[in-house]
Amino acid sequence: MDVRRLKYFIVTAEERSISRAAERLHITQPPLTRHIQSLEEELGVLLFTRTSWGVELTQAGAALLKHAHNISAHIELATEQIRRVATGQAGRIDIGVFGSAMLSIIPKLLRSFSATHPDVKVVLHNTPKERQIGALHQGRILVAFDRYLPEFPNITSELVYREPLYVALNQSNPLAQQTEIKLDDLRNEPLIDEQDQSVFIACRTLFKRHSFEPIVAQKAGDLIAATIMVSGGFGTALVPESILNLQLPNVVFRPLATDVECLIDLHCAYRKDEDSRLLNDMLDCVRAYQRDQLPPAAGTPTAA
Amino acid sequence: MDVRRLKYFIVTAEERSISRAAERLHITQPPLTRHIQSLEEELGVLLFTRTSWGVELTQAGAALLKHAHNISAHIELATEQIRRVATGQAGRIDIGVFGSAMLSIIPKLLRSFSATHPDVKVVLHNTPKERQIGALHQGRILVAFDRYLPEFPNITSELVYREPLYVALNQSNPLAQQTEIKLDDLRNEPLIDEQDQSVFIACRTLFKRHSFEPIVAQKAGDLIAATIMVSGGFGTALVPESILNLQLPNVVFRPLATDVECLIDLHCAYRKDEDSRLLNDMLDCVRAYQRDQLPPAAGTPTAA
DNA sequence: CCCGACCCATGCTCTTTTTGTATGGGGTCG
DNA sequence: CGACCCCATACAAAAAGAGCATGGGTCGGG
Repeated sequence: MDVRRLKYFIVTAEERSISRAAERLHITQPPLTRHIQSLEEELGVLLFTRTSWGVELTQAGAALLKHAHNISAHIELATEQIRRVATGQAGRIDIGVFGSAMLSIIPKLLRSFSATHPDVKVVLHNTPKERQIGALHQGRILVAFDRYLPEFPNITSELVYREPLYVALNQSNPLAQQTEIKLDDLRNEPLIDEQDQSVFIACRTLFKRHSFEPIVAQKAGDLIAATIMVSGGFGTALVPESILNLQLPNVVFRPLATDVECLIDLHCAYRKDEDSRLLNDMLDCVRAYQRDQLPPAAGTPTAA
Repeated sequence: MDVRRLKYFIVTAEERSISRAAERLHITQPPLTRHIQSLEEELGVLLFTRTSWGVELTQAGAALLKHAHNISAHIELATEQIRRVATGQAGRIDIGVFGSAMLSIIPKLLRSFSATHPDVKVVLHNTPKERQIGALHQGRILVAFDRYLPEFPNITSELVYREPLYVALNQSNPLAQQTEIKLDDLRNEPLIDEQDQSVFIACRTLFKRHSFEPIVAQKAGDLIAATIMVSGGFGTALVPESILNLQLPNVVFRPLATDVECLIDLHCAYRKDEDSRLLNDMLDCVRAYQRDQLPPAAGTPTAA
């Protein structure tokens, strides 16, 4: 059954006349007559009784009319929704994040994205970095937020956010008495590294300049885990400012005082060949955030 | 949007391959490719991403797939119901009745009709005889049940039921003491006639034979109204047996003893040119009723 | 590294469907 | 009784659909 025929039928039923309906439909009367005939033939049912002044619905025709309105509305609703999905006004966006990145500006970013895309379901996937790259390639996620990102084929990334470093100390550590920590203070301090070494990579220039050789006491899966280990007394950790959102027992945070600026980055990564509307909208969000928030965030940290 | 295209799309989405889908659809691959293309063009939306091993749904395509199943099911449901309406298995039947005819076998008849047509809504219209004829002509009712029916153009009728006559007497009437009433007993009795004179017409042979001239004291709209007037003491009425179903205060019913059989008929009337399935089914019901009930009813009345 | 297998897209032709024009039969109204 | 309006049909032109042949691309195996 053709939906166009259904519409022809609806108009004919409304006009109670094939000629008038044809006029309204901007076709001539004979084709419409045959459309009605073939619809009747297809259903094996007489839809109209032909009178001298026009046509009149049979009971079966009246039954079809009821359904026809619903079906037609159903289809229009569907096409509308599909268009919305295609233009990124509705649907779903899958985002990869990992560990401390989540504590960073992601919540704010997603909130501003959701504000302009109320019908898009946002799905966060908390996955290690390497698997995010795979997921990006396979299209299981559209964009990934990570700190340090090496080069991958067909993947590009842009800087979202930079934040200063803090030292996470166990309360019992004598250094906790200081208001800020210098790199030299950490020379004999057992440090907790994490899997991706985002911090150490970010600090490599600083470390080199000071000939600083970190004493790695423990390895943690991510920076949140590292901070939990600090809480447990396993050592000290260098963490980005956003970790300060964590409230853990026996952990104090002190700014890392450095002679050269040392910031840790957050990037977002996506496939070069992906140009879906949803991705572009998300990147627009990120860039708007960069414009609005990056300069002050880099200069004067807002969190305490 | 053509529903055939929707089915093509569904199969393609299921097979994740245009070639395989084409095979399943018993067409070759190029036409299917173009169907998908024109569907995409019509919606202004990319439905599949083409890969080296086949095709994969986009988000918009997935959205369409969900709706497509519903729409397709909706249409099949509708066609099924329309066919049921057309074959008289569902829909609605409008029936005209008037006054005492309703008290007759109509309830039984409708019950047996409903038993075989559970999805047909039965609508009873209580309308005077003349308006029933108009309603029949206009198709507002499909069949009418009436007692005496003169000839009308394009209308035919058949006998449904015959029943004996009773005399409805007010309790205070001396004749109420008799177990049965003879026609001669009514010679000086004020009688209540009704609009259509169904009873007087049914009795005209009997009246003539006995040179009986009824004394018409009152006129009532129908036989039920006549019986109510008997209850009010306005006179005596000749009524068909089915009126005995009425329980009215101060009214007693006595059989009318006659030397020749005198029965009053119930007919059903319908348009000669109407041959809808519903009408024929209803007539089948009536005829089955005639076969089963008419002989005993005519010979030995069952009601007391 | 190339070759065959498989995928989708496209150009071309033939068939089927759909459309418009012209016309006819039947009913209604002045 | 003739003008008028309705629906149905015949016929030709236009459009859409289906199949065949073919091309570009990717993936695996020799």
